[in-house]
Amino acid sequence: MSTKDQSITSKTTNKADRHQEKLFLADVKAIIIEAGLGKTRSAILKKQLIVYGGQYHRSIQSDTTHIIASKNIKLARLCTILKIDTIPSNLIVVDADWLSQSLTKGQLIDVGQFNLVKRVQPKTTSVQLDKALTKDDNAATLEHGKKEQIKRHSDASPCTDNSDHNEVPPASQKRPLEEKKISSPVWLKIKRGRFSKTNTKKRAIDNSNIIHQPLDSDSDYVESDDDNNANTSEIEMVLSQLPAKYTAKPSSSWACARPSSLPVKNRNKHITDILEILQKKYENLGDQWRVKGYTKAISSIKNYPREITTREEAEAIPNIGKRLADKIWEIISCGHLRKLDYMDNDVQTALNVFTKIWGAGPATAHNWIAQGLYTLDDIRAKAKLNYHQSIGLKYYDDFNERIPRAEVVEIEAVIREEATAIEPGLEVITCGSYRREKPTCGDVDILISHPNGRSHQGAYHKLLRRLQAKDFLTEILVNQDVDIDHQKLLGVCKLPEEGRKYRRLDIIVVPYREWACSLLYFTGSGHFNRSMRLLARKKRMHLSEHAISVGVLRKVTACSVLKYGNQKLTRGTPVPTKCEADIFALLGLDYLEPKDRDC
DNA sequence: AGGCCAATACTG
DNA sequence: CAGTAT
DNA sequence: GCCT
Repeated sequence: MSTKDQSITSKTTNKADRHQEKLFLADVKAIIIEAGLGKTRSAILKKQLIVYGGQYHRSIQSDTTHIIASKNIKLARLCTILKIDTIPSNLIVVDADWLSQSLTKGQLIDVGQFNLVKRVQPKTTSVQLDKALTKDDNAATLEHGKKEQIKRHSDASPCTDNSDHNEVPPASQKRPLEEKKISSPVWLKIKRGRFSKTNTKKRAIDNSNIIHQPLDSDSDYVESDDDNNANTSEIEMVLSQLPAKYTAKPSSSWACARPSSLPVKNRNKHITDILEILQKKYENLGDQWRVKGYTKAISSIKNYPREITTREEAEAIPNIGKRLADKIWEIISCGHLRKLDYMDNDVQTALNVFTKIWGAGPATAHNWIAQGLYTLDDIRAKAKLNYHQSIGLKYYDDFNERIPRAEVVEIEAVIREEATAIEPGLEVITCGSYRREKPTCGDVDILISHPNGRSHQGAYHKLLRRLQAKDFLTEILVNQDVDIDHQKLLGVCKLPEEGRKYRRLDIIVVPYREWACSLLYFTGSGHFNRSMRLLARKKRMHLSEHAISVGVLRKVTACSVLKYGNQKLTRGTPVPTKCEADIFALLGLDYLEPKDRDC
């Protein structure tokens, strides 16, 4: 087989694996019967089905593979709903639990025991569907002991005769690996405790499956082999004081709980291009929340594995609601969005240009346009600029150009050299997208501290003076000197050689006790940080660039009794952290490498 | 209907 | 204070 | 914008 089709071919690199696991429902093209499942559940299943690469069909199509239904539904009812007399022999009617459990597990599980229509002979019109489940023990299997598991495994399900040919469409017989994984009992690997920081995705997934198990009796968890270090004992001590509900492992619906996925080829560029124009418009309007909505939607579409062809398909994608689905449908069917015609393109263009000036946002840009300014030359000639904006304009082209990693390395080297000359033990680390291993960066974020907890003091000002003295630091936009322990520079630097570009440089000095939280924060991504802070809040903790605290109480907002508002009542107790892994552990998350935080 | 991260500093 | 930025 |  050709090697180019990686999405199907089983590759063995970590990333390819992850990618593949993500789309483990790729061979499932299913109808979901709402009756008996309820609106909510069927909606969830539908969304999840699509998220993991499956296709949702509203009615039976030539390539439909599964009918997913409640185990209690009667065959007659099913046929009525589907407007057919018999179930076509190429279709598998399967209990919705099959999908649910596959989703929990992150991989396709054996369809056997969930098969609702045994295909002894094709037209068993009278078969009582639920009969298939008389065995009782189906849904509970995960909770039961291993012997039960093994037994079930060997004695196979009632319909073993045809189970292999009806479990997944012949289209792709090539997934022996799921079978493999299934047959090797998961619980053998369970042993390790909930804080084992597994590095391989595979183990992470296994763990996530296991987490439902009552973790009472497993007190014998082994102290995981060092890996990311962590003063595990201290962190666990803190955790042990917390109510169980706050120590549970967050689901993968949290962006901070799963590694950022490989970039997938965007098969819906015709859609995202237009949505991005709209998003830009709202950005220029300063409508941050709508922009956020678009961001999530566009990201979902870009990660969607197929070309979107129907409105329903679009609406089933997470973060796409009715209104975006309508827009998408218009794009699909007309190849065009009328709304765009109503936009004043000259204004939009000018706004886009102006807001790329560092220090100018939507409000400023609108002001300028109101004054009849439309081009950068207009701005240069007539606009009134504050200091930030004048620098932003002066280096407009340079600032809007990405910085190659190699150059970031050079810039970092300059700073490290000067810092080390001031105080040998200073730690100098470049965060931001550089640390997340992006090929290019928008700016350079450098974090500085000293392990002894005090020698960072005073270094900042000396460092600035030295960098200025060698004409490396050319402009200072913001010089934030909070206290003896905290300084921040937003500035501009340029390497000495002729022809080098001016680059945005941030330098942050923090006390070492804040090292972990600072590192986490300045590494980002922004979305990752938001997700993690929100999670912290849900767990009654509080995460900032300074510290993570437990036992934070917030005021309950008027209308949502169960949700926490953002007004703090008590500040909580900061937990000492020595590395990023400590923070992940406190939040019940598997550790993620910086490159996996790129969401 | 209201949340969607948090906290702070600078400019004018 | 509003606006911008990190 | 979307989601709860």
